[in-house]
Amino acid sequence: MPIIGDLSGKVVERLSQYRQLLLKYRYTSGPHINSSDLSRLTGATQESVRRDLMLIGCQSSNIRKGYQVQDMIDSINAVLDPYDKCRMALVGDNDAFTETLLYEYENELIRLVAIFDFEALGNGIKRGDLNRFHFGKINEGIKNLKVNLVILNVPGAFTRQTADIIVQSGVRGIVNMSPVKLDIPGVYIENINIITSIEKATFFMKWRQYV
Amino acid sequence: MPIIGDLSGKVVERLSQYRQLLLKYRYTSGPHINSSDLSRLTGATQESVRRDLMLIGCQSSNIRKGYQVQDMIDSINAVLDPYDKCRMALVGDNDAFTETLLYEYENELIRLVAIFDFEALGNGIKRGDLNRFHFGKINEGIKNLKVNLVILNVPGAFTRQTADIIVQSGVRGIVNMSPVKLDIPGVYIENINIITSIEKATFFMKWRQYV
DNA sequence: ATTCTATTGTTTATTTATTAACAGGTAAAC
DNA sequence: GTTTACCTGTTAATAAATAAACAATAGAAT
Repeated sequence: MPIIGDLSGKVVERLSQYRQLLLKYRYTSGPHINSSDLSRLTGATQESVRRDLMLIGCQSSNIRKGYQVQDMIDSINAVLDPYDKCRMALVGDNDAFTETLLYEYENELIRLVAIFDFEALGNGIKRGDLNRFHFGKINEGIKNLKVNLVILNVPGAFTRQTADIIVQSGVRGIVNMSPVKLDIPGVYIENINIITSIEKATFFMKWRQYV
Repeated sequence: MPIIGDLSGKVVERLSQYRQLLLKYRYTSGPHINSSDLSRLTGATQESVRRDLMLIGCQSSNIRKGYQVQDMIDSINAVLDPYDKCRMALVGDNDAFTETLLYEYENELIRLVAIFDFEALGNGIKRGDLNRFHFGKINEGIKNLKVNLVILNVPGAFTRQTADIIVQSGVRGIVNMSPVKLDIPGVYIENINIITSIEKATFFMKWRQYV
């Protein structure tokens, strides 16, 4: 069995997607699912599904029925959420993501605990478990709530300086949604560039239509 | 020179990122930029930068100064925006993206023309060039405004049915921000899964910290 | 004018990821 | 009990992406 830390980014992405799907279908589908169905539902190939599950040591396969759904979820959990809980904050509000993270995301080991934005006035307006702070309280809020992952969603002009504050407060993981690439030594940064995605979509859409 | 339609997704992504950077730095930096600087600023390797520019036939290189910035932008424009304008809509609001697309995005060939969400009451409340409609008007609005690209940003439970309406209205390109994978024949779909990005970030962040 | 440095264009090698292929074996059907 | 069909695990082949390396040369320095 490979060392888990050696898993590539692609494998981790697929594992995350398998799990999202399995969690959604857990109660409506049967107790088993085969690599062919999982392939169709996630977009990965059958071979990738089987290889990924082998890699993480998912043992419950039944050569005729496929894999046991709950065991597969447990196996992925063991890889993706191996240590303590992850406490997450949104910096720069984004209603759509907030809804997703609060109401659709079933992973209890990764929890949204704070939102920092321009509009919040006080020092921590609560809504359930979720604290809402003004931008000025980022440092304080991150430290007090022990935030270790941030989803950064501010205008490009503020990206770098905001990221610096966040990192100074102790965060070591950032999902950067703004179209300014971040690269900070010692911090894992996942850059999501919406502009790139738009331009990619227009490019390939056009080639499909015209060629 | 290769056929432009053969460019891989990765190359297109990098071209988009080079251009974003060049547009930002156009006025503050000098008239030339070399592959080393562009590499550092975008995260691609020097070799990738040079190979990509060769691929698209960027001719203005100067063996001592680097590439001419404006010529590089023109070359990328010719590849990424080869045909008519692209008219874009947001389905499901997302303030952060709206701001980015309206005020930070310099590409005049891709224009945000409509927002569809739950809160809009009328049949097209304008804000500058931008029309805002209620969800119920998706079909009508897309057709009237000749929208051909949509950024889809609705709760997972509505993703598929909303996408179907959008496609029925004639759209052939979707940037899907919801965590439910879309796959519609004849439609180019760029799936951006925020949950996957979060889980990937937590995974690699943890491995950096603990191993 | 000459030397030297920096940068490109291109080749080659390496790594990574995807795709194909198939032997083996288990559960189901009869 | 025997046969059959199907699904996994694994290996091999292909393709794609990344990284390394370097000759050629334009322009700067002197």
